[in-house]
Amino acid sequence: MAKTNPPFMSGVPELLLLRLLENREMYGYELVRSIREVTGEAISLGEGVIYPVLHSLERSGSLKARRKPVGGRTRVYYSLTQQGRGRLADLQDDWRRIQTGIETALESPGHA
Amino acid sequence: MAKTNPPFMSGVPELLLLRLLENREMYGYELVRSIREVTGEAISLGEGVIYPVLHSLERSGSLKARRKPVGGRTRVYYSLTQQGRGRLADLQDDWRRIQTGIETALESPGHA
DNA sequence: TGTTATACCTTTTCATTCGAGGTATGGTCG
DNA sequence: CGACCATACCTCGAATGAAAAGGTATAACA
Repeated sequence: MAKTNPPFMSGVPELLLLRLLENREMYGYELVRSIREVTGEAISLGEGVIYPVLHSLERSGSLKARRKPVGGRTRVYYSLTQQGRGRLADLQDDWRRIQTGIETALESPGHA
Repeated sequence: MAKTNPPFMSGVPELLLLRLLENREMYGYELVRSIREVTGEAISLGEGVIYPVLHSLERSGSLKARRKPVGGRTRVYYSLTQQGRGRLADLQDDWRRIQTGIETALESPGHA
């Protein structure tokens, strides 16, 4: 189970990763921290979520990875491919659609 | 998974059902149609989604059901319990939190 | 009479999130 | 020096739950 972020999280890790990588290449551990920041602490995703999603996005061609040694340690930097940009655009559209639909429903009449 | 409504749908069926039943009691088949309407056609949920969720919400005490014969047919009307109202409030809070977080992320700098 | 709309339901599939765990290095502090 | 924490990568297993497809039966309509 998991009572941390709960519902409404499907597709969200993928969307946020792609969005962050739209600006510049970043590495996994960094992305984990960034997600907390850019969402205003509203969303926190563990490494157990991030790494598998990164790997799957790389496999599907949305991201490309590049290993880069930094001070004895090795970081894996990810960047968006052209396909990744398309995927991001699609996900953003999906998100807007769902978001608008729900907003409409929540705000609709009968509201006491 | 399933490529119809795809991402961003987790928790959404439950939220919409509770929201609709906040106004008045309704039956399953009616709810299926209503969801399309109140979301401005943005979200469409089949009976295979709706019925199981209704049953689970009843089991967990958020809804109560009442069988009502209508012109030879029998409809099962659902209405919100007090607990269901609490659950709806919680889900709405969750939704606002996630929604705001994502909006913040999508709108943040580096937007070309 | 047959087809469509209403109305309920279940079973199976399968993607995905999450927590928990695991490895290894670098830096800091007493 | 030894302990400890932060960094940095990773995998596995469990649980969740949305969706499709299929199933029954009655009413209405042409």
